[in-house]
Amino acid sequence: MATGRTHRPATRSRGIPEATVARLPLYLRALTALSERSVPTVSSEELAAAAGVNSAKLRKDFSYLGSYGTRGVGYDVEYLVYQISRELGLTQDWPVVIVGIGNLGAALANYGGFASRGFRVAALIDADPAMAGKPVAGIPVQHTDELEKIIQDEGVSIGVIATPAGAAQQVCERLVAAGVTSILNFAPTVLSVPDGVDVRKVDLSIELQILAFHEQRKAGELAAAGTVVPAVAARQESAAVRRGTAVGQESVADQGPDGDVPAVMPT
Amino acid sequence: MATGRTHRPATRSRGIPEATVARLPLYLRALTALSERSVPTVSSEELAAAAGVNSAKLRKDFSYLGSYGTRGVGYDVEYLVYQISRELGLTQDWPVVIVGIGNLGAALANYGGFASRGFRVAALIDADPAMAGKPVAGIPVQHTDELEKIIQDEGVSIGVIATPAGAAQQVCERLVAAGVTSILNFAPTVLSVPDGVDVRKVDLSIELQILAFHEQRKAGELAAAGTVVPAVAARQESAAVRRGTAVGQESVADQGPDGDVPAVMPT
DNA sequence: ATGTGTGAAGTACTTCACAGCC
DNA sequence: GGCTGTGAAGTACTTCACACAT
Repeated sequence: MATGRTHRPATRSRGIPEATVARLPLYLRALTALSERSVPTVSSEELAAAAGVNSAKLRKDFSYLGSYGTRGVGYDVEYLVYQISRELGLTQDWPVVIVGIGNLGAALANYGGFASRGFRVAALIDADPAMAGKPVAGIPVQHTDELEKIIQDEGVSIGVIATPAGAAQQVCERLVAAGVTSILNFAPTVLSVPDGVDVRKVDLSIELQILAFHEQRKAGELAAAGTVVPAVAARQESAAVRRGTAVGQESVADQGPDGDVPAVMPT
Repeated sequence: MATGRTHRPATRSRGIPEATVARLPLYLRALTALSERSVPTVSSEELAAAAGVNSAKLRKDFSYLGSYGTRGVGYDVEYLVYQISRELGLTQDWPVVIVGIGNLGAALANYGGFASRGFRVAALIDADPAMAGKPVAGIPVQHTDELEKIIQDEGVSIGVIATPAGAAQQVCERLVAAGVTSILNFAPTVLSVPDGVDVRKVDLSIELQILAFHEQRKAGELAAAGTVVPAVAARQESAAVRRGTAVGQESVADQGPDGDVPAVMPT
């Protein structure tokens, strides 16, 4: 089943746009920070600023969840935190496995943001027998042979792949065969998965290349404008000038949420 | 519009859609793999499959760059590699600094994909004096005090922030003041930057939360269909409780580096 | 024949702007 | 008066489908 169109039966409330879903964690982080400061209510304007989006978008986003605000007043912080958490599925515990405990995998294991918000590192898995038993971030690394057993025993449905590119597809297939239905892929490879499995990728080199594209364009524009900037000169502030240009837009204006106690990342 | 005289030849990099720019690195990677296998030409269908997109989208994307294909034949691999590289600005060298050499920063420094493709780690910077001089990935770490000097001396325009969230905004401001105009942010914080500065973020916990959202939805659908998936069954039990309206106590606390998670929330 | 390049149609997302409730 | 919630308008992106070059 599920082949072809995933029509949504227009069942009213259950059609949250993907773009909205992607922003909910941002709002949640901003709200959590407010909550920690014991701020009771917040307006769409304030919250939007904290989350780095505009207020109309935020209100529209929230409208997909329901009417959780009060006109003339704003949103109750605690209540919203709860509603968004629930919507995101964070009121339950999600055991996660990390496969590939190299530099990156170890860094991820140590990343505190992991442990927070309902995610729990259930196991670290690596193909190197020499790694087996060694603790990383306090968790003993297990050999790939155990992969299927671990996933079943722990009821893992989310897997993180931090292996070299060459191993990623194979690891992915084993994860999926064992029951994982969501994958976060750090390997620079396109993974192919069966229908019903979600994959999200995090790719450093792609991000850098996108930045390089815009960087190059800026250099071109400056040159065309007769400005001489060896990338080291003073900053320019032609804020008003680039208003109507479609060029770089403020595309990259979105951002990670705001303050919230970090995790670890030593140093 | 008969002739292409008065009109924009489209063959210019005049406003390539952001979504297209974000896919160019993907195409480039697939093309590079083909190039290494000495494949001379490729069709939109084949290349699209390798990049994980559909062929119409790929052709549309390429049409923004110009007409680099041959009807009835396909695209010349080497030629396309060059054109895309040029478009992305990868034919020049981009010195990059990484600020925050903790687990993640070190992992990034060691990441090979960095060195390839025109990016060069010009310096590693950390606030911890004890780190100074220590080599990571063969590059000696320098103290934050040197930040401005390094950026100017090396002509750095791209900075990577891998510090704890609390330090990110400040580091960002120093980078920008020193001349950096593109930032890749790994810290879980919204950075605010002046106009003209691009920021892209990579946020593990946001990605996980998005996956959790879809995962929860799948669980709901399966339950509704009466289906039972083996690996999911174990977790299902605890998941079943979710519908309760226990507002008071959420597991969505904040980050506890580990150990104690404030039970009484939020704050 | 075959596969690109692209208008046109379709879909998704954003922003506007204002009615309605506090 | 202030601020939410939302139709309507606007913009960005995707997919279709086919003319046209080789």
